Amino acid sequence: MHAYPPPVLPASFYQRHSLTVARDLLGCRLVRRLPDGAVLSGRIVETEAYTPDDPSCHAHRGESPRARSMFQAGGIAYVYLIYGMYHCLNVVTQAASQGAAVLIRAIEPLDGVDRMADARGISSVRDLARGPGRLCQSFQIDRALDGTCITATDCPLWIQSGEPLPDVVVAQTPRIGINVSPAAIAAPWRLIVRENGFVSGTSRQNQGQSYTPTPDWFDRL
DNA sequence: TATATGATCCCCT
DNA sequence: GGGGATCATATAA
Repeated sequence: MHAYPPPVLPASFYQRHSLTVARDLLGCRLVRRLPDGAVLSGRIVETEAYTPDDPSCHAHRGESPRARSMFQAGGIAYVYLIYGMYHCLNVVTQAASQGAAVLIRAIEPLDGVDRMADARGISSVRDLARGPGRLCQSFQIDRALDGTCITATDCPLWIQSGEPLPDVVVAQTPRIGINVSPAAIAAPWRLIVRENGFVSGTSRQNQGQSYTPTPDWFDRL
């Protein structure tokens, strides 16, 4: 049982440690209003946490034109282009000037499935948003949304709270595509909903440990 | 200015 | 499970 309509996650939700935000975003609903008014949404099933002391974090080497949004206070979007062809959606976390974010890697499509399929040029619902590049293509997210507010329903993008997920449903694994330092490679900062078919990665990559919110997470890097 | 690389995806085998 | 597409960005010279 939860309040209806589900509350939009406020800035205070994002202005916490990236790992905590990444964990709590699972099960929440990502909502996108397109320029023509159409609404898309999906349940977040996969996230990754990035913090400034992590060498794989885009903010690690200080502020840059690409990652400047990460240095704003939590509660806005950070969108960047990767491999010259795909976009990735992050939510900025923690306090201003820190440089932290959570990458949203996959959602389970809910509203606007047909529009997502049109944008992707495919029909398989499972493949619409299984991976960060696919998600952005389905939701029509690009650099135009970088730095935009995500804490109100008059924003182009926002997130609504969902049914809280118990820890047993959440697994933690190493992040995908990280190749900088042994510590960054090993850090289990990718969070997924267990046995959810809309999570990206191979079955091997999804063999994670049970989620254990121990304090030593915060000192892994 | 020049070069290497990447928080990826898709198609091929 | 391996390689190509494709280019903004970072870093070096």
